[in-house]
Amino acid sequence: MKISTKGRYGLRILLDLALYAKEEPRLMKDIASSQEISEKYISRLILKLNQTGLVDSFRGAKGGFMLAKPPKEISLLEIVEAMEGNIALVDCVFDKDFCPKSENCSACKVWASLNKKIRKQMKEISLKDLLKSEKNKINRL
Amino acid sequence: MKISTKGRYGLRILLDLALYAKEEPRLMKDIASSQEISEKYISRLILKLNQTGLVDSFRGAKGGFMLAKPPKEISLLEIVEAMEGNIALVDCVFDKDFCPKSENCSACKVWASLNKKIRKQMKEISLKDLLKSEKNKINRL
DNA sequence: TTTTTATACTACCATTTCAGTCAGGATTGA
DNA sequence: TCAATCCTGACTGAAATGGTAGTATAAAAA
Repeated sequence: MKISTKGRYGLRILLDLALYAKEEPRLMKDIASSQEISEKYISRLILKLNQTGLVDSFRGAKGGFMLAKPPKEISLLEIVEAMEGNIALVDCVFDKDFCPKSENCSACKVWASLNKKIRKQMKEISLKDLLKSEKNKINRL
Repeated sequence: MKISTKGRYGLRILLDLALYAKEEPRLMKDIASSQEISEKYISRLILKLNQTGLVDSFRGAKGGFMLAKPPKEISLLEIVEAMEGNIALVDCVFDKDFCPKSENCSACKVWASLNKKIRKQMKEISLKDLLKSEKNKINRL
């Protein structure tokens, strides 16, 4: 029951973009050095964010990345699911064929209900909430 | 972000005990055949449940396992943490030294807050809630 | 006290998942 | 053109996960 580094890094990448890619696209290498993640690995991670429509990418000179929508419209749920796929505490939550008795299984029902609650809470947290806390940090300096 | 089979099987073992070990201890092999888990593997899993005080074990003839406390006092959180260790979505939640800047990291704060909410919800679900749904199942037959 | 019935525990193995790298390809602006 | 920049599939080493084998230990029954 862990968030993988993919999920964690995904969040940090988006936070970085929210802070530094307001006027023009931000370079991969700038994200990489600022977040202390290798450029190679960032390129893999940001690909997913691009494919799921959370960031826009621009190639060639003056290229880079920007958020595809405003921070308040990007939820923690979207971010983690972009990076790790659907959140499914147990496989029978999304794949009904996974266990034959799932229709009638008390355990499955509990997991499904918990899964739903977790997703709901992750949906209620947006990138903007993190930005607030970043700004407080800067003000304190 | 998955519940491992350890966690899932742990729940099923406890549910099995709640249903069938009311008067006298239930044998490992009976749990195994009823839950369709190998006896060997069950023995590993139930060991943890015993060590964390969720079940009592009795050796020798007439031995077996029983719940160590009533179902309503056993939460999903206890079960999963018994089987998988503390729930920590990210390592810095429990290990403050894990990331040097954790004191001042917006991302860490978000994960910690989410972690807290998830644990709270898991604490609010008890084995008794599952039993209700099991009984409904039996009544419907 | 011996035998039988059970659980307790440690070491080990196979498979899958995860984190991260490499090398080169594709696209765009100047 | 060509330099800047992102795109992508194949690959690798390490760690976690799922599961098995075998022996030790305890309790009850004979």
